Amino acid sequence: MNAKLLLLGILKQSEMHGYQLYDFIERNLAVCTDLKKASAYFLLNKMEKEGYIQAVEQRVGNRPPRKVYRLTASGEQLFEQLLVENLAQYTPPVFSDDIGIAFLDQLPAERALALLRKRFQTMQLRLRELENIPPHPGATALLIQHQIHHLQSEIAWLGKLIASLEQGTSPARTPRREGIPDCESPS
Amino acid sequence: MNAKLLLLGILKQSEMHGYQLYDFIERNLAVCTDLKKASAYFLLNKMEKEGYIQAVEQRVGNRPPRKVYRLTASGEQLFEQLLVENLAQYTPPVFSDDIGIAFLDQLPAERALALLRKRFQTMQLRLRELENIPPHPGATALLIQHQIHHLQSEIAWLGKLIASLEQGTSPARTPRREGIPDCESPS
DNA sequence: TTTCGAATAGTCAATATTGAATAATTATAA
DNA sequence: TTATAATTATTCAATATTGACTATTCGAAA
Repeated sequence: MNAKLLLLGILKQSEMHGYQLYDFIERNLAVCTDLKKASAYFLLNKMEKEGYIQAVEQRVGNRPPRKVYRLTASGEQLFEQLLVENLAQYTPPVFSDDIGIAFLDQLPAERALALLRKRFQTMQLRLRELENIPPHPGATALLIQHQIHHLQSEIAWLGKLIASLEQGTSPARTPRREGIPDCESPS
Repeated sequence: MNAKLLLLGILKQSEMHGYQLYDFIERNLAVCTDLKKASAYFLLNKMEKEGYIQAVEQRVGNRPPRKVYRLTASGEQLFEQLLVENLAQYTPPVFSDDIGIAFLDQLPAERALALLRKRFQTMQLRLRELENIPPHPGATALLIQHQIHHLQSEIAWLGKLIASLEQGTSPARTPRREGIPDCESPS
């Protein structure tokens, strides 16, 4: 649903056609969505059928006609509803990179450490990239700041993990050995 | 691909049938994946076709037969490859909750603040929940700690945002007014 | 003025994901 | 004992997602 909120929110500020929307998201809002082009088109079609947006055909030169979308009244309503829901809620992220962490003990300690140090470097690199993004206007700056804040926190966490692995000791509060919990034998 | 890593990693530790796998993930590894039941079955079938795992039919009582999966040699190989890739890499998260933040200025300031305070409370609640999870064995504890670390960082960030909105001033380093960047008029 | 790469604009077949249904077995409480 | 709820186990139709392709126009270098 958040993708709908995104599209509606942008269209509310200014009407656009599909490619423009996609391009705008790519350039300014990539940090909060991974909507692909085809998905954007799919959702626009769907929301048009559902009556939240309406399209006007526009011809420029002798290019093929483009559909320029704008919000309808019920689209405005949906936008507000989705915005209110979004703001009040917290969605716990899924750290899929942690899947590897769960199987850390399947690799020789030195190998695992080397790989984690590489991850650490990748993160530092990205942090520098984010810090070097020229100041975006409006709320985008806020979103980038959020990414930076998060990344710093993640770097700190991974740093501690690496340090504790280097000590050969378990990381704080982790009892016993590494590895995922023992699996009960099949019933 | 991370879902494959997850399934292979668990199967490497002990052979299981589909439901067992799914149940195990739900109970212990929900913080690093959101794999649904049907997706788990789909992937198991696929990996069987691809030769990474092989199934043995098992009958218990007169229940319908179950397929118990185990890694093949090429499955072990794929597991290691995916693990190495995973550990060395960092995948920037997509904060879809930030979509709402980008449209904060579409709501009266007081309304927006009230909603963000609600989000803040939700996060505190979840933090307490995480802190009260009884100590899991093995690496799961580490993953939960990671969630806690992250959540604390997110709470701090949102706290600052709320404070700066309460001041009526722009949050640090955010220039000019709120809102997503101006959209160039269509070409 | 031709050509070649980039930008614009969109489509579609293939793939992936999931909510909901099915169905058997076992536990539980009435 | 006998409903009924919970657990075990899987399937499938409907939806959603995306990589790869098509096609036009524009800019600029040769």
